[in-house]
Amino acid sequence: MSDKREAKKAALRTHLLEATTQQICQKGVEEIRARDIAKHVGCAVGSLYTAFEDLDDLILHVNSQTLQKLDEALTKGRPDQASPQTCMEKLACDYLDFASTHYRLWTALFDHKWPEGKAVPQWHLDNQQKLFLQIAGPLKELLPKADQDHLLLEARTFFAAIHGIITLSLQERYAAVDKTILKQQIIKFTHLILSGLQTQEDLKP
Amino acid sequence: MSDKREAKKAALRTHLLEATTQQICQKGVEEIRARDIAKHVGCAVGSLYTAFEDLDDLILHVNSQTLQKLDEALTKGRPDQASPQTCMEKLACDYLDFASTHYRLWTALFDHKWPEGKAVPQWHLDNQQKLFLQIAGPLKELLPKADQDHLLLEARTFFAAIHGIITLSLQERYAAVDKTILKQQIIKFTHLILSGLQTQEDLKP
DNA sequence: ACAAAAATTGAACATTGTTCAATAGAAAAA
DNA sequence: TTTTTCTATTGAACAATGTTCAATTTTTGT
Repeated sequence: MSDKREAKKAALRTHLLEATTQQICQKGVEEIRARDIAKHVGCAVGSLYTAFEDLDDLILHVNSQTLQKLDEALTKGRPDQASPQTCMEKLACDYLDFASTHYRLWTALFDHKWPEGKAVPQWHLDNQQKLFLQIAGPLKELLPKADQDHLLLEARTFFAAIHGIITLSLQERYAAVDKTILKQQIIKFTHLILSGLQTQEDLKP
Repeated sequence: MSDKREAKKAALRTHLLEATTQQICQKGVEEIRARDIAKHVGCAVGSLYTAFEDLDDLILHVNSQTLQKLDEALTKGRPDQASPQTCMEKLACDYLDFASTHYRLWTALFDHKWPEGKAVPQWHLDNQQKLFLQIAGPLKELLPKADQDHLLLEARTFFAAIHGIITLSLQERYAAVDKTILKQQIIKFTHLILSGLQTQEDLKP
């Protein structure tokens, strides 16, 4: 039975992912060490390289899991039959909640630098794209005349702006902004963007 | 004469900073190596540690110079006797120009992670603060009723949003957004934020 | 039970940042 | 100028890292 082998390899991969996730949560992605992960899993360093291409590959897999968790969190929070404005506001707030609750996993998404030469695997790009699609959904109702490309562009811009604000606020090591104040800012800013988009839309022929 | 000594040390520091700047421009901040810098300067590795505390300190000095260059670029571009809206738009566009012209130096500002335990030196925090003050200037005219704290908060939010948009667009390794389109987006977004701010201001007592 | 195949191991290697005893150089004293 | 003292510079040595691969152990098929 070759099933046993596959099961073992799958278990190893799972344990490596779990240990890495746990270590990122505890110390941050910059502090991930191959020997450290191996020790936590109870295997030799070399085994890590039989389950994943290298450390970057392992971390990328953790990051992809994080993207999926984020996607689930946003999907779970999505209100039924709410106005697109309410949906967008909820998305922004849920993003903030996820970022502050899983801070180190979340920063790992952006702090981990993929080797410049290598192409990012398609399955990871797909996981990123899913995020923008979540935003493009309600946006489509607000901009019925926009085509899919333009919708995705606006979704990316919206995400980037909110992301920028959250990043700057959460990374402050000295004057950390209070989370309820930050949430109010995010909500205010979301409304601001949406009303701006709406105005532009109304002006169209 | 102890002047000769001081001059030599100052020259060494300058050369180290120049070499590091050049290497960051060429390969990015992640690729900075102590031995490599020393070889470019023509000194021993150890000398680097007599001029700067460590590699992080050296890179932080380069980053602070970059912040100063950015501040100069924004100051130089500042129009006389223009509306605050025009000023903000110009700031955002000049920021985009700086980021795309000095891409690797600019990303080093955010990619270089300062050791978690150590406090960031005050002179570097001051250089950061100067940026927000540049934005707070025109913002003060738009929000005459706001106090300095609130102005700085709004300035930070404005910066963070624009920064987020520029970061996401410039880092795209696959579908790089055309710069003129990006500039249009930035301008549109700036107007959007400003009109939103104005509306909120008008509603106040 | 045995042999072939595969998986696992961890010592070994190449590269890092950083240190520090030894050397070279500059300043002061004779 | 010569000698002595202090300082600056050097680069071999160290510890920590990611990664590899010959040797070993485990699993599979008969």
